[in-house]
Amino acid sequence: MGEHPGEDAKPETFAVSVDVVILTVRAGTFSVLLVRRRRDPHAGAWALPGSRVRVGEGVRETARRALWQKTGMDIGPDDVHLEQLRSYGEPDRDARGRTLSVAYLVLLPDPPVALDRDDVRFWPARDLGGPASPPLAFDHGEIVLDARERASAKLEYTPLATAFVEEPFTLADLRHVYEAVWGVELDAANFRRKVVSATGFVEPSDARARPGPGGGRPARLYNRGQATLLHPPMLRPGTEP
Amino acid sequence: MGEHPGEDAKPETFAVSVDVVILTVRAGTFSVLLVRRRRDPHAGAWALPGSRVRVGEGVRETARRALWQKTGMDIGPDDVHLEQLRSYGEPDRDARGRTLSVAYLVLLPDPPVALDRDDVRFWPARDLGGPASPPLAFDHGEIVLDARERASAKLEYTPLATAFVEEPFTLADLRHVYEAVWGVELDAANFRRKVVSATGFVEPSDARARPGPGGGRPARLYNRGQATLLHPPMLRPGTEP
DNA sequence: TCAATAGTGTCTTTTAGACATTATATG
DNA sequence: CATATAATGTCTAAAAGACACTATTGA
Repeated sequence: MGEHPGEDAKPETFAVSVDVVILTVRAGTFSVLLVRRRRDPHAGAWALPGSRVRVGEGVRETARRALWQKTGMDIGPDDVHLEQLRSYGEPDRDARGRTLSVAYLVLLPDPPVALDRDDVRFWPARDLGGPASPPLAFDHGEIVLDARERASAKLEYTPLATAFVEEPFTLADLRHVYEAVWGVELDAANFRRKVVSATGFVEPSDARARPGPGGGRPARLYNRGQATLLHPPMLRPGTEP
Repeated sequence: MGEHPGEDAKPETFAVSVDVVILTVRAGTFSVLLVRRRRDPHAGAWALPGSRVRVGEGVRETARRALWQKTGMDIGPDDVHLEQLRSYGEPDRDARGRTLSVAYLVLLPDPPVALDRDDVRFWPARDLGGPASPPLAFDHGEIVLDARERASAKLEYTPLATAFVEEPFTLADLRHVYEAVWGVELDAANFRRKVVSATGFVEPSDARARPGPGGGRPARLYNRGQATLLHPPMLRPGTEP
């Protein structure tokens, strides 16, 4: 197969679309935004927000457009972390014809917008693919899985966790991100030491957060640092030592 | 722009191709395989081996086909590490029309094949993009850069370095991979301890390698382990402590 | 006052890095 | 024998983890 140029040796033409995996941490839960499909195929199933790439449009632009068109979030260029994940182009992934989807990863602070409409809502990332998962359209289950792994891994060696919190933030805010994404509990004291010793991870400010209703010492507020890589990395608690 | 569905709101149709970044370590140098283009555009410039995706063909299949068609290496499904890098689809990347290229990463032991033909050869990865670089076609300079970064990073937290050496291998072989890719020198004794203590990284065998011409104690031979992630990771010597 | 949360200090165990020492080959 | 390379051991410094203690708020 493929040895001789036969019937199938013709080059294919593709419809290219973008699917956006929007991740956030809301109420302590690592979550993915999905929209319910109205039309076939997979009508009624939940899908990643996405769109076809238009004439003259950059693929990254398409991702930004899908973000606000499908979710109602109007978001400036620098407000969110947007990075390409990878592409999915199996021949049979859409029965209507040959398509290739470029998946993008978006990391957001918990959006204040009232997003939980009937057909647009966040789902716990850990559930998707499991028994408590809603039906997912196309190969979007695989895409979400890849996105989760990418995000988990990048928390270790990049300052990406700060993309999940609004500025300025407390170190407790940041710790909650790690705990939600990794599904572990971290010692607050040791976490603090690692974060402040990693150069360029966070920038301390002089301001303090107001304590919660039960009181407590006011927490110092921080902003994102300039580092793109963490030295040393924030290592995930090991499964096997 | 993009606010109203106008002339540019039409969905685009793409020609999709695959470009393969073939990385190896030969003679202590981290290297990339490039082929010289015969045809315009960019005739005479050096490019990544690639091919259009055919009707009914999976994108990963296209990558495997490009690998042996353009380089003459005939390679079984499990002989090499092949993973998707990301896709490149800027509107103006090919003047002939709208194209999207899915880049794949291939890691190989130094191939015994006589590859250094006039129009197919390995180039030192560190040079590409710099002043000693040959002219590169399309956006292939950017792709090679991304590939280098991905490979460097994955050496830290995955056992991927073993993909660069033939089995069985010595720990010195493995160390040379890290040294070439990272461009550093590593202490042999400390390297050994970290490798053997990372569970599932390498499997010791009872066999020994034959010493070189100058003599020396025979080195134990190892095979690849089953781990997909390293605990703990092999941390790159830090730039800032 | 107490409860709650932030932040610091201290002790122990683990790991990293530098480097000496021993082991086993070639010539 | 000398030389080369592999493998182990040892010492020190740094980092991680457990956890006690202090600081500052709300009620």
